[in-house]
Amino acid sequence: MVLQKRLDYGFNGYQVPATPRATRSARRRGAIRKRVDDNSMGAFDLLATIAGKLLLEGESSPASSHTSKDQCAGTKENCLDGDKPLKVEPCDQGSCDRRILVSDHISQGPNQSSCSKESPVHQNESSVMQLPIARRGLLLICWPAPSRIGDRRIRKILASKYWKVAPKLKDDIHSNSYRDQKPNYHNRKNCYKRQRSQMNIPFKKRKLFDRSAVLNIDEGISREGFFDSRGKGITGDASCSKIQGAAMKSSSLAVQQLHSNQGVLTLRIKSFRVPELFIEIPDTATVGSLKKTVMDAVTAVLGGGLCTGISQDNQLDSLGFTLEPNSSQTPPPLCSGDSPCMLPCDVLQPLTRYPAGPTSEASPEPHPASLGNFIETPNPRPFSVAEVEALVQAVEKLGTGRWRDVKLRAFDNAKHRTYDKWKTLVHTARISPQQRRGEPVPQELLDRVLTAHAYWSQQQAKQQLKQPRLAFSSEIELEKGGHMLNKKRFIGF
DNA sequence: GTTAGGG
DNA sequence: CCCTAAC
Repeated sequence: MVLQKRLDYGFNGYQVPATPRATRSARRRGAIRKRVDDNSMGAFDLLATIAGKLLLEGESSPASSHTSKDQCAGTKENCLDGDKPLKVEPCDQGSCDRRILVSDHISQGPNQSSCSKESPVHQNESSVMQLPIARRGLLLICWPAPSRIGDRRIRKILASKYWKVAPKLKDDIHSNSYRDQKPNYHNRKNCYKRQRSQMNIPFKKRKLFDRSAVLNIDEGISREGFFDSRGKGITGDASCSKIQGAAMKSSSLAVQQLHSNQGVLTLRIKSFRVPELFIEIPDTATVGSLKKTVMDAVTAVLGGGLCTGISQDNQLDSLGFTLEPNSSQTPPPLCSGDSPCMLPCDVLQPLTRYPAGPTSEASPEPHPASLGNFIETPNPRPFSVAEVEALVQAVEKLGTGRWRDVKLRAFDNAKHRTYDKWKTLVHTARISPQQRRGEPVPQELLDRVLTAHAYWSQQQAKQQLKQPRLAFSSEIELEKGGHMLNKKRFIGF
């Protein structure tokens, strides 16, 4: 079993234009040297570019061409060097492009393993390679001083309605039209898909402040930075070499926490069969530490037994994580634990398999990755098996009393989805197979529908008996048990 | 405003 | 899908 999912956001088409006002403002501060246009790259392209560069370098340079120690057995993807720092520095040479400074410990000696966790004894000039940015460049993200980012300010930024589309797609970018865009899920999704299919340019939410910008992309992923026309770092200040981004749900408390951690790049990994992960990468991170961070997060989620590799798939602009079970270990089942049918109905057990990891406190609710995968499917057929699967999983996890969350989780165009879908599904599951029409739904799914429906109905009834005033608040008990994150933790700040 | 159920 | 009750 191979689990692979790219860091979808930011790679492969996310481009980051700046608002005209923000660009002008940054220019005045000398932060922007080149005009921001639609060729800019997203924050996540940074790592992708670095990864691609590292990989290219590894391929072209015999001294750097090596096999990672912790490369996944059985995978053909290239693994990045473990000790190569992801540090990005501006290039001081006048005419050259921005460069990625990569400490190449391997070049110090052929016997040193790239994935060794040991730091080089001596790190001198020769241990640093300057990799020119040939094709797509990279972005450099600057941050204001920590003291200048306050919760209040962040809150204000996140509450702003500065939605815009890329200039090429929207001629009225200089107008205030983007302010009128509703940042709702449906809008964002549709626009994202449309633009991605046409121009590879998604919806962005952006507001600049100080020397940084907050981009709210898609489902509330926020990144900060300036970008020039080729995605290269555009800040001349070397002190801006710190990389930081933030990934979180909109209106999430995690936003504050993530933003308050200066000097880290926080990534949200949309994974397949793996819940969303929040990866914090300090500006001194190495590829190895990145891999380890991902590995730790995934291990915490899946219970271990996985090997993480970073793959490139022969693309400069993509960085993927490949997860495989260790040969000596059998990976835990990925699906069975999700189903409430596995649970005794009188014992409330965690419906989420995702234990509170070190990053979970700063994370929104764990996300069934298969649903996230489904969300990416363009124009899913109404009520297809895949959709039913997503719906069932969402209900199993959240319960029938939280339809709003369920549909947001399960459906792409969630705005227009109603409770009727689940209702019809329950009805379909109850009637005989001969009476069913339309696309056949696997009996296994229908069984899960009935089980989940029965389970959550029972839970709901229990709650109503226990606490009549707290009807429909089944999540309260769940939260008491620490099994499920209460949405209220993340909203309303 | 959301959920759930009936029609 | 619409309507309505309950929350």
